Amino acid sequence: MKSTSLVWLRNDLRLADNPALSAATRREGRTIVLYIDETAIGVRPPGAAARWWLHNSLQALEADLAGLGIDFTVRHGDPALIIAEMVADEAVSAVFWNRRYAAGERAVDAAIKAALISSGVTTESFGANVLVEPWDIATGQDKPYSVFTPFWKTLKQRPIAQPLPRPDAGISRQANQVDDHYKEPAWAEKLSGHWYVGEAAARRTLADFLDHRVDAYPEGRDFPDCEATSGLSPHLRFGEISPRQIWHAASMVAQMAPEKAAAIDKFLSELAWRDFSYHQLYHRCDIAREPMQAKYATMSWRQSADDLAAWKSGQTGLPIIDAGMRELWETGTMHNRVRMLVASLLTKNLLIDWRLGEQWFWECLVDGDVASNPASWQWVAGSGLDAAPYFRIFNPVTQGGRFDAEGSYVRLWVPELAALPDKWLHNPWEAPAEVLSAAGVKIGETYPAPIVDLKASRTRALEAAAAL
DNA sequence: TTTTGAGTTGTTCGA
DNA sequence: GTCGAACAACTCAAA
Repeated sequence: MKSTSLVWLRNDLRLADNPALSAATRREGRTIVLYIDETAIGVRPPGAAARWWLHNSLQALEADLAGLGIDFTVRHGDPALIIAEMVADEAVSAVFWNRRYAAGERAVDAAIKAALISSGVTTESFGANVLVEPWDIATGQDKPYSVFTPFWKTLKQRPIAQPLPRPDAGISRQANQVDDHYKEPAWAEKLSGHWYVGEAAARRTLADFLDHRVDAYPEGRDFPDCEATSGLSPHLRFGEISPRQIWHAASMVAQMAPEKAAAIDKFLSELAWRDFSYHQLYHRCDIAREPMQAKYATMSWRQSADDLAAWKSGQTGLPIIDAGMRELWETGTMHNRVRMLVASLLTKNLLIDWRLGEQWFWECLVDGDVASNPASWQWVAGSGLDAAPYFRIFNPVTQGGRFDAEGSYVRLWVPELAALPDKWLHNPWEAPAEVLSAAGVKIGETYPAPIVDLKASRTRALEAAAAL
């Protein structure tokens, strides 16, 4: 029997720049690609919105692999058992994958690798999903960086590996098995109106961004009604595109068009934040559970199911907060600026544990990422690395005036306030009665009164942080 | 080993 | 309305 190579894909659902897939297709014999809907302990299952994305991404991948004549299988269960079974059934002689970085994930992978080696199966794992492997970058004292700027300066000096091309066609073709464990969530229809999923869409998004939008990125990225951000985050989340591909494509544009270089540098620094988060995930213990600054372990978070529910459902009475939370629910994403605002409101004004916000984002975001999501929540909450100083508490009214001055973002997502003039759009509870009635707004009826006093809660947050 | 400069994204207050 | 200072001190990273 000919030898068979098995590629286990996880968060690397692409053909190009996929070292595991390239390694398999270089070998003599058949290549099988496997995705496992994992039930392993220590591997965080995707949230509901991400699961929708995943399903569509797997379908796109299946079509792409079929074009190469490579068999693709999706299974559900314990990866150790499934891989052992496939190795036995398909006469697999080599197994390849690209690395992942959470402690639980590494434990699963290490155990599987050990079992494969002991049964004489070749295995190899590759770096493919970060720019620089976490163990390949350290401070002069050989410690992991905990401040972003020196991390970024060092990263920039590094040669980033050139992306690999798509592999050549395989040699066999069988009927692929689709993902039949997937159940369409109720919100699938609305999510599907907002996104194109898959490797081809990821490449188009990158090209469009670099061609048309990156110039406006440094200025425009803070304005939630501007389409100035790249839109790449869910593609990166599932590895439909690799950070190295982005790095080199962007660097090429910077070389050809020097006037774009500064904007591209800013964009790539944001990509480096993703690596910074992955390096935290690798070096620190469970960043979705444990505060990275130990003193935050003693923080006395408020318990309020009502406040949490109002925040989740976009009914806080604070327009830009509600706009963001409703955008999240409708589209599976939220503009970065607004993510900071809603996270600051939850963790500072409402003094609710960042983990609860992190979990809600994980459930609702199509780009909910095992590294970026917890690292960023900790950053806002103050317990993260290079975190916001405790006195940095966003005021949703001030921020609304600054970044949504004409109100188009709030009017889109909070239509019950659409008729209010700009002046009162971000603080309707302070508007004169005649302005409210002219706009058809009744605070407490058509739109909630604010669930928290911004000034008093700011003081409370400052005191709670100072007490640490 | 010690020193030094610096650190993603803010708000408020008072002059 | 505009502007600078205060909000704290700490830790990091490199010289």
